[in-house]
Amino acid sequence: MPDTLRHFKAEIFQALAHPTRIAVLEQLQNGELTVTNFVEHLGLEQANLSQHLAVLRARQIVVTRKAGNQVFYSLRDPLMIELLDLMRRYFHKQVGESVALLDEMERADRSS
Amino acid sequence: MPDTLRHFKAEIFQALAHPTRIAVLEQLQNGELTVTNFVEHLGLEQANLSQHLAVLRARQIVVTRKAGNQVFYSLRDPLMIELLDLMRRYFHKQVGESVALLDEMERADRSS
DNA sequence: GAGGAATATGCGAATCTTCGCATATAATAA
DNA sequence: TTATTATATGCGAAGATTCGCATATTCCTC
Repeated sequence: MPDTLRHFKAEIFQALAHPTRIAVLEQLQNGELTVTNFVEHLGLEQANLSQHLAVLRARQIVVTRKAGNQVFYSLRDPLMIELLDLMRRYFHKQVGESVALLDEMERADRSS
Repeated sequence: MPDTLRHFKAEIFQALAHPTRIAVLEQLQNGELTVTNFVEHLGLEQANLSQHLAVLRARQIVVTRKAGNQVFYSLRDPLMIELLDLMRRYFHKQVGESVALLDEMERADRSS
């Protein structure tokens, strides 16, 4: 695969690589929201949120719809939901494995 | 969701957010490889590759097996393959949509 | 049009990432 | 033991990201 393509993919992953932006995307799974909604739910500075939204916009992960005073954000592609879902599964599996490992170590420790 | 969990997910995405590391993971989909293999396939400095591999190791995305002189790398979890695959699909869809949009703009342009 | 609400942008400081280069470690071969 | 091959690590410079704070911009209401 040419490096340009990998570069594109890396940029998407990069856009997802921040807790705040993950929170934003998770909120968006249930439908569109305004910036104020995000601020209320996440308890962050409005300007900071706007900066994170700008990152997601630049990569076209979210799209906006302007209604009067407000801007509604939504996910551009439902595949993004699948991606987040897969990451959730990955996360749970990893945590599960770590716990199992700790259990095992403890058992070994007790029996020594 | 607590922020700690999002932080963990963000770290995984972060680890994927570099063309070289994506290339490494794509190579690993077919089985384990040594550092020298990567260097040959990707044409990069060995030290640089080792640094990228260290990032993937730190997040436990890859695991290693030492055999004499060499170190074999492999993916820890097959879910990672699914994740990359989903990103491939996402990528193709985005590119497709962009091309469609350009076509449309061109058509509109001609007819004006 | 003046004031207020919702959102975006500019800037500088602090922090993180990436690279190249030099060097360390570890296993093997001679 | 010395040399060689395979891999990892340390360091510093260049660049990117993130945050808080100040300030724009845009739309609405009076």
